[in-house]
Amino acid sequence: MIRITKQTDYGIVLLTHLAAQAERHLNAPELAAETQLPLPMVSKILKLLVREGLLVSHRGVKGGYSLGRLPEEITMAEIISSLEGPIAITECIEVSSDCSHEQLCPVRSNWQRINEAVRGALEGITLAEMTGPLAPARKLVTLGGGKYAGAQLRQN
Amino acid sequence: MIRITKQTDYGIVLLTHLAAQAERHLNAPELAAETQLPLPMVSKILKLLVREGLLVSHRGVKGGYSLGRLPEEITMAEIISSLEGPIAITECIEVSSDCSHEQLCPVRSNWQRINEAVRGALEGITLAEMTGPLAPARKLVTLGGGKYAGAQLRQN
DNA sequence: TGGAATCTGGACCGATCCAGTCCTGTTTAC
DNA sequence: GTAAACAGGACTGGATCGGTCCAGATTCCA
Repeated sequence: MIRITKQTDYGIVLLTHLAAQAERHLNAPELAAETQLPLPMVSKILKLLVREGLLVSHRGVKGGYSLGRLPEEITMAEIISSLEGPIAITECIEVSSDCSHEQLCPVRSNWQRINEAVRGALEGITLAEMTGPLAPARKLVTLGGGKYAGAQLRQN
Repeated sequence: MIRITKQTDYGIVLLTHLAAQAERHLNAPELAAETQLPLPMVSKILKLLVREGLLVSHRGVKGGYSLGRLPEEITMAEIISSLEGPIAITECIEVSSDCSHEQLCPVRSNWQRINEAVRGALEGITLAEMTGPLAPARKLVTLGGGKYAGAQLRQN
């Protein structure tokens, strides 16, 4: 359903949580407790985010994590592509072009347009905006498992 | 990676193929041969598309499939949501709201914005456009498995 | 009227990927 | 030197996806 993984979902929650209180720097157990996500997952995701440069880690006894940049400078596109690779709807990814049917494939150039639109949408939203106050919003349907996952479009 | 399944990928190819020669109506073996996709998969996908109203089936000896509507009236959003459910990036789908942390989740309203942008992009492209001539386009990387999958953005 | 060709609907299976856990090692504060 | 915390893996169970197969219903045509 064109969806992100839970890992990314959680990652966004963690980043949002950190962005909302940028003065503190939190360690993994604290973040897990405050976001009510499982600690091992939180730990795993934080490591990934450090490796991608979105977070900075502080080792040692009073260690923890803080944002690598200002929330205004981090886009959703960046977060998502950090946690699950380049943003693209389809799977044409292997360079080996044994796609012997390219000439039959009238889809490519238009897919590119779609991919760009998606990417554009994600680049247009910063982490800072995600911490902003909620639209009062009607009661939103949510997934049991993915505690924090975003709102879903139900039309059609 | 925010991607569609191969089923949808194939489905788009099949629909595009049918749209490109709307005068004929093709049966499953013909479509499989002409698109070089495995027959059982083709058959399976065609059934789904009929059920969703995108295709019309003609049973019996000279049966086959043809488009249920004009290619100009079928959008990518429709095709994708037919084959894999509602278009949404995240998984908040269950109505059971045991998502006990809604108040901690500052993500929802913004996710909605993202979902809408994605959907908008997909609604803006019709099947008719997908049959149009290719931009001459540079050599595009493709996936071994997904013969037809679209172009991918490689930046970042 | 009967047989062949085709769609219909569903069950089924193996492979892959995801979510989540766990363990060992390294770094730092005190 | 010890404890607290991050780093970097390997590992596992389960869900989903890609793909196959089969029995039945429908229609054409001889």
